[in-house]
Amino acid sequence: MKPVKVKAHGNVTRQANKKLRRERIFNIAKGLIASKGLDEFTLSELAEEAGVSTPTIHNLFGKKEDIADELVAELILSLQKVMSFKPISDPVESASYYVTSIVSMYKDKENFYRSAYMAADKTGVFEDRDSVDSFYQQSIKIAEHCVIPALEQGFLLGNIDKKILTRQLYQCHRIGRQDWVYGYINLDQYHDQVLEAMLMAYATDASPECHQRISDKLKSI
Amino acid sequence: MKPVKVKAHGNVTRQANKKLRRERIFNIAKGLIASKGLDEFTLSELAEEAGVSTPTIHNLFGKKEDIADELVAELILSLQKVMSFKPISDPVESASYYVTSIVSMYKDKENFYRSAYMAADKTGVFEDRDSVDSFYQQSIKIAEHCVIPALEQGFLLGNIDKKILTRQLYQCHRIGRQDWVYGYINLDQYHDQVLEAMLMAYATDASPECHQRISDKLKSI
DNA sequence: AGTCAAATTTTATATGTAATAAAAAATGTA
DNA sequence: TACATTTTTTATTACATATAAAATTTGACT
Repeated sequence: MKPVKVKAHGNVTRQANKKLRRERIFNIAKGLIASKGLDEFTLSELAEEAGVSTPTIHNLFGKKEDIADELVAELILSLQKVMSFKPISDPVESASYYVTSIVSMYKDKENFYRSAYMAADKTGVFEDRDSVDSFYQQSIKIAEHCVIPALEQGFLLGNIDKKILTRQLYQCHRIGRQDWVYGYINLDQYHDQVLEAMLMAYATDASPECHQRISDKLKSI
Repeated sequence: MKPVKVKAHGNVTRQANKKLRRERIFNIAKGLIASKGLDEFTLSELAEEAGVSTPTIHNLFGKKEDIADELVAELILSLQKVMSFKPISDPVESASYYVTSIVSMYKDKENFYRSAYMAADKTGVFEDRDSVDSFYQQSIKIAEHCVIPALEQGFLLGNIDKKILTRQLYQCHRIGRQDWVYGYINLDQYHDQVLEAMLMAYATDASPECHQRISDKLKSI
């Protein structure tokens, strides 16, 4: 006869404590990855920093790759917020608002975002263009939501293909993000670089009035 | 009494043969790195593919990092060619010529360029903005050589700061290159993407006549 | 063609990281 | 305080990088 599976006694409290321990170690991991990069980051160092043994790390997080995957999952979840930004038709306002929002979001949890983007880079989720509903396609759609009202309101002329403009707006973010994630620029520089690039993209097809305002804005950066 | 150091008998032939062996293995390494990435690439696999033992690899190339460093050195050397392109004042011609030249150069030795850029990425030589005579500064200078004659000939109006335009032209290449190096796009797509982005950057400050031609060119891509 | 000194490759070994299994310790409820 | 379960640790395996010392190969010279 098989023994009856008895429910754990203090399982609720145990799970809660486990979650706390896990979170504490996860934060240390984020810091380590952000400062050293994903490759240099070792589980043994994480264990040491956290004051536990290496197998404990495995017990809590699984493989090293699993840590990366968890970062990416958390990142994608967190980016849903940005995805729901309301579109602003004026390019100068739109670009400023967009960049400022993202920068303040990143500033809040720099270690998390930097480590998570590194992890995402490694898996390539963000660059996979083809699969429907990929992050790339979603991002393009958001950029499109910025371009369409600008066209309707006459800030953009429509001489440049909407698709091209849209793609270009997205690329601005990618390159700036990379520079920040890998430590070549800080968040303030990121802000200026991305804003500059976005305004440049808009300027390509801007009405004379709008082009002038973009030009002024660029000088003020 | 110390023994007199005797010169190797067949040292000249030996060195020549060594160079050949080394080159053969180096080419295998380039292929492996290009297809699997620098991290997945292992010295043991390289040894196996080359039909030698792992220590032989160490003997010929040193540490794994040394292989990466050698790739970067060879890359920088090879890029001196591009650095000496003669400037063309017309933006559409200039961008087309520039992109086409680079693509044909890459096509010639895809494995080499892809693996070398991966190695360069890891060291960060290309993103280091500050040091004088860095690759970044050099690239900016080249982009500047494209912008200045375009301004002088009236293709560009001068409403957008030269520095900004220059930086933007450089960024176009970086992002496209990344996408190609890491296998998200092929060289033909790279060609179109970079050309598109360069034309967009020029369009920002283009004269009406030039803007029209850029717009036409963009439609033809 | 055979010899031999130097160069080159290999066998053997060390170190460090990732990962898993089994044993030991800690936990929280009753 | 007892004890069933969870959690951590000790012990171990596997694999990659790297080095030292031994064995082999090489090629000019006699």
